[in-house]
Amino acid sequence: MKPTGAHGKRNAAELIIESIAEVFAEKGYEGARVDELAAAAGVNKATLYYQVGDKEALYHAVLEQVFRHTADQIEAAVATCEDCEEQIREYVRVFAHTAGNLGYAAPILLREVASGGSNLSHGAIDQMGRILGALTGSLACGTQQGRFRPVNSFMVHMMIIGSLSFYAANEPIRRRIAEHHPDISEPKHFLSHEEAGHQIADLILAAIRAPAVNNHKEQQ
Amino acid sequence: MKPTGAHGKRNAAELIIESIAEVFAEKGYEGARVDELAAAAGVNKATLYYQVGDKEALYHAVLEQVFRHTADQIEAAVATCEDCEEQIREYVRVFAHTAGNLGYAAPILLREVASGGSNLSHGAIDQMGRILGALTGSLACGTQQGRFRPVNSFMVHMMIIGSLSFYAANEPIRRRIAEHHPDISEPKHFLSHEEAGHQIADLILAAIRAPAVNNHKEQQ
Amino acid sequence: MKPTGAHGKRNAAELIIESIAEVFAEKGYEGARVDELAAAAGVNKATLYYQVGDKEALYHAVLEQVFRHTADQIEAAVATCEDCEEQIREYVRVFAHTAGNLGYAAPILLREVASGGSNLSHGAIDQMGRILGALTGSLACGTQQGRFRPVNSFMVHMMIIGSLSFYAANEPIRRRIAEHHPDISEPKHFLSHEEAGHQIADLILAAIRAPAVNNHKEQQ
Amino acid sequence: MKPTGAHGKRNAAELIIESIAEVFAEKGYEGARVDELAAAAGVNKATLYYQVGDKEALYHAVLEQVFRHTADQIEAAVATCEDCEEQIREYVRVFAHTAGNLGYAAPILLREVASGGSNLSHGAIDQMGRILGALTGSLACGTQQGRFRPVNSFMVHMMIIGSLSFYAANEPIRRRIAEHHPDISEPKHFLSHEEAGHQIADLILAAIRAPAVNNHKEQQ
DNA sequence: TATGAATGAGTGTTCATTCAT
DNA sequence: GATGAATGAACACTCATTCAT
Repeated sequence: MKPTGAHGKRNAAELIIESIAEVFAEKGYEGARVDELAAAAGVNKATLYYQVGDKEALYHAVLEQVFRHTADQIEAAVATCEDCEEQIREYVRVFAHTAGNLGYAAPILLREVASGGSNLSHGAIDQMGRILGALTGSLACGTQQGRFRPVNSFMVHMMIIGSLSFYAANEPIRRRIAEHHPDISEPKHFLSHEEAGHQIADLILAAIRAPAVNNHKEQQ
Repeated sequence: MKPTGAHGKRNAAELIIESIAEVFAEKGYEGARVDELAAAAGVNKATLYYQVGDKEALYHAVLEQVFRHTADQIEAAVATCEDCEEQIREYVRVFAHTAGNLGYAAPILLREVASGGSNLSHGAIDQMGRILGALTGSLACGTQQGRFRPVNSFMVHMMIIGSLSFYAANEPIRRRIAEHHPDISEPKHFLSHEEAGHQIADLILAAIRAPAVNNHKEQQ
Repeated sequence: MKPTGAHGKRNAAELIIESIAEVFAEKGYEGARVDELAAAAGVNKATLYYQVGDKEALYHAVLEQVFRHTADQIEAAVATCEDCEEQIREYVRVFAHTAGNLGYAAPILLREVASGGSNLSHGAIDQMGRILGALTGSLACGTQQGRFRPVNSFMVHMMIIGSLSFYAANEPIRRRIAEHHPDISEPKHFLSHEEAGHQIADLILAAIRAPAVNNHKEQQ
Repeated sequence: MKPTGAHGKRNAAELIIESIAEVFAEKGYEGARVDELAAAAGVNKATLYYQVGDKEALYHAVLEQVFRHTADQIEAAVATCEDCEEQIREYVRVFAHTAGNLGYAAPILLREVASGGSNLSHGAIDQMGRILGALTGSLACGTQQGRFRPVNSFMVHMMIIGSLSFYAANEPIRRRIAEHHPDISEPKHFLSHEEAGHQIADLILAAIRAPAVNNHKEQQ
């Protein structure tokens, strides 16, 4: 294991990966130019090849770093609480925070999904599995405790990361819609990432909470 | 008279737009090659320029057509029922169903969101506004009737189209996760688009329905 | 011989040639676009092919028409006077008038010279020969009469058509030089084509006139 | 250390400009192919873009270099003599001589004049101004000394560079005319550039010299 | 006779990649 | 370890030409 602690010394390659993530997020793999990546990293283009590898290697490294970071954060946060409902709130909170504040996580995820994950390395897939696993665990726990309806965990996962990624990434579009359709747009549609995460958590929990007493009929 | 296929008369430009949508969906704007587009349309590359315009014009035309089609379908479906809960089911159903279209609509939408809508023409923005407007209407109606909690309609919109787009687009990723993490993956995670839409509708309605009787109002 | 009298009926092909000459003059053969030519002629692009032929045929036709017109004018004008000095004045006058007022004659000639006459058909060469021949005749006559020094007629020809073509074609450049170098530029540098021709004729005649009486030593 | 040829150090860009001038001279801006330019420079096409810029930048660079070189030569030569008549002989001699350069300078100049100077950068215009300025100075000096008639300097300039450029550039055409019109063509029409310059200088001086004694002033 | 539509062959330009230094 | 320079392969786009109508 390399000594790359949370904020300790980082080698040249890691610094490069962090610097270029935003370019890939904004432009996508095909849209990003290696020249731009070099400029973003503040090094010569050839240095990227020397330190990391070709364009694909750079992208893979960014993907894995982004997903690993997110998975780390989520697992750590979920581990801090035992109540399954709290775990889900933490899950949503961390994902909203990452998607919103990391800035480049959401677009990268959206693009990868759009492309069918064609660029996802095994490593990146593993990280996505960890993220999904954390939620699956909490849901199973809550269902076992009778507090959640027996929902399709993958579907819930889709709702959480789908809505948060969309919300985080589409601020520019929201603004444009607001300009063109002021009738269906209100200021409250522009929430902080934290508040957005809070609302999504409320909606998700309302959706999956078992009914107070008698009837449970829905959802396979 | 030319044989103009099942759907009545279409001019050359329209036929081209329909043929190339899938290429843009799979590869994205930057990833698509004009040669591929021409091959997909079954015409010479120069014909694309003659009939529609440059690559950007082709992409804009695809975006507008996809969003217009989706908006048309949704508005028509929602108009068939008066019950607001039914309207939302229809909304979700159509959005999920347009998976024949969504086969390319979802990736296109995801990419546009990821890029901040940088390629969205006014026309396309208008269509997105129509889609959002249809949902906003149903939600407002339900809230007025006391059947829905006063939720943030934009957030609900995010949940619906975010989750459905993610689900529609990420089947390849799901398969790969299933391979690598059989523990958290189950066959029931692979649903038809119709069934997925049904489950999402259930979850959304559960999330927004007003509590049966003694209301403790949540959500700003 | 077709019935195409000076201003009588002209067939479609001739009308086209006249309409497109200016485009070739402004853009050159390579720079002109067949679309532009068609637009200038006010007909469909395919009509150019039907009526005249391909781009090269169009250009050849323009060249021959321009040179034939100039040669016709010069021969006619020179034939009106018998005095050799008057003939040269007429020669210069007509060439200045044509180059200046025909608008496209000078640029076309300059471009052809620059390209080494690579596009000159036999017909066009013949017309140039007629133009040169007219001058050669007048010079020989004047020399025989002892009124002109025995000059190199080709060189005199170069001076006449070179200076007049340059002057006619470079008005835009003169203006720009005048802007940037007002010190070496004066209003009198901008003369009408007629006045320019007059001055050139004076200079040419001063250059070739035999000295009044005694000394004749120069020029092989 | 690279072997940088006879003329001392030159950077890659300068070497490219020199190598490609002839191609632009022969084919013109529109007629030249970037592939040809690269081949003429002995480098890869992309290197042209890396070292200089696009086709237009290449052409501008050639124009400026050609005109600057000519202006340098002329100014230097004119500065070597004080007699105004000698200065004009030098002026003509250098302009004619730069036929090693003029081998491509003349066609380039002709094409620029034909196109109305549409490609002339400020820098190139400045060089043309220097060339014109040198002549204007000599003419003014001679007029002041009473040795030259008060002629229009711009017109004289037109005669010199017009006739020399025409003569230098139209050798191929002369040959073709000679083939088709042997009657008006003689071997003496084919002179070396030096001899041609000499004859033009004689003609020009004869044209502008003040009459020996009793002056009847012409020319505005 | 005239033309809208279509296209093969190019045309200028960009790009990811390599390599000598 | 780092980089300026160079490049083959591809790229979006254009053009002169043709042809069915």
